[in-house]
Amino acid sequence: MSSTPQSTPQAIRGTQDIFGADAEAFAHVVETFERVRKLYRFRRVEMPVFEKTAVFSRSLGETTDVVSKEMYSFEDRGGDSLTLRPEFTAGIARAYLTDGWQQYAPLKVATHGPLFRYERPQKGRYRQFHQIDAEVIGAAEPMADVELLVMADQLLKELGIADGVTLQLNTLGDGQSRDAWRTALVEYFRDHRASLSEDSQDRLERNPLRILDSKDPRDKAFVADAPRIDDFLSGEAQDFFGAVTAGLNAADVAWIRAPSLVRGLDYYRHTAFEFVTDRLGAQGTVLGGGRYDGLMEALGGPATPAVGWAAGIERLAMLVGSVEDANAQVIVVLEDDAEMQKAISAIAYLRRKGWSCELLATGALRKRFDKAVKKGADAIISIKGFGEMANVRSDGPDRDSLMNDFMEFTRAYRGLD
RNA sequence: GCGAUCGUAGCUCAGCUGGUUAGAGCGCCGGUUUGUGGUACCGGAGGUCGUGGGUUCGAACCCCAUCGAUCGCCCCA
Repeated sequence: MSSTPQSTPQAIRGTQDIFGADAEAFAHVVETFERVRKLYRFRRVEMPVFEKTAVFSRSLGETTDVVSKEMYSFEDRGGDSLTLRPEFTAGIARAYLTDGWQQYAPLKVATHGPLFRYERPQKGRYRQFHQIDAEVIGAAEPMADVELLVMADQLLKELGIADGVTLQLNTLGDGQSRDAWRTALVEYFRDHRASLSEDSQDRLERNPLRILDSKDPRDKAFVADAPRIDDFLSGEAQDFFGAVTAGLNAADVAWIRAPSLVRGLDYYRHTAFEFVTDRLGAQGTVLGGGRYDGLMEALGGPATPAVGWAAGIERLAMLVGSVEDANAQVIVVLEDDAEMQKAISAIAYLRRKGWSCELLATGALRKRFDKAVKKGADAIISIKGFGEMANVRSDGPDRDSLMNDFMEFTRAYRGLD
């Protein structure tokens, strides 16, 4: 937009001002999440929006781009490096260690709020975005993975968006399995190095697992025949994954195996999953997570198994579609400005009785009723002058109880006169 | 960081191959009609055509730059 002479400061790139139907959809997602999370007995936590940079940099390892370029980091007045949280997990893990939450293990927690990543905005990606998040800390059993996945599945179903969405599931195995697989992948791709895309040749050094979900057709040809994790899984890892899939089947949650689904960070073990849609352009992941048994040690704590997921509220809201603002139950129209006090008294009374209520008292007298009709309301009460009290028009099912309440009001109002 | 597309009233947009005082719908404000009513009509306010430069007798329209938006690549915790 323009910068006028008296230029208004612009919003920060990648932030959003959410309003109207979008804001209603956003709230709907959060409300649904809150309801479902209670069904699964996850406890609510509220976390700081910023932490010492080390909380994130140590949990992420030295993943070059992510830490150096994609975090909102700054120095506070004391010279400490702080970072706006780019994810929930690291902060929750930190709190688990610093706040003695180990006494509650296994701990099931859920939260939601804003996160910050310094990225170029595009569809479904913002610099300040919002997620819902669920974590189970201190549970090594596959049952924990299953419970999280069943909860995610129920959430998507209750949001009414499960149709276009599929659960892609993979295992990264335990530490040894993962390392062996990784080594095999590097060897395999190194043999085809010259045929890979430039990006993937680069990835071969930095983050070889990522070659598996490259979008470049040159890479895809080789991905199909790449070594599969299944050939490297230990017996225990196989059993673990088997228990997860058996649990999903028992809970009647549909899933498909996605052998190329990976996590870039080293602390991920075993289960990795994403709920994916093809309805959001390039940003198809709607909810994702996995088991991060290695994270707590990276933060200096005792080895602690944990698993969790997070989902972008904006993306979920886009799938939900527009949720229009609900109509007022009652609109009170003032058709004689001399009766302003009566109108104010009326809406105050009705609101205390629990009616959602709006007052129309500005603009041309004759157009106020029409405006009320246009706005839409279950009932319209016009306040008139000349001793006439009011006129109520309602077709709604609540007509009788509204009439009762309004009659009570008029009696009380006359009593005050 | 890279690429593509786009940028005209509060909102959605029109403006033909550059040609005189830049338009519509919605919204807002006021009036007429109706007169217990989701009607119709009239009028008004509101734009240095994102910004800066250039080409031209003349630019919203062409060129360059810049800012912003959208979508994609990289990255994706």
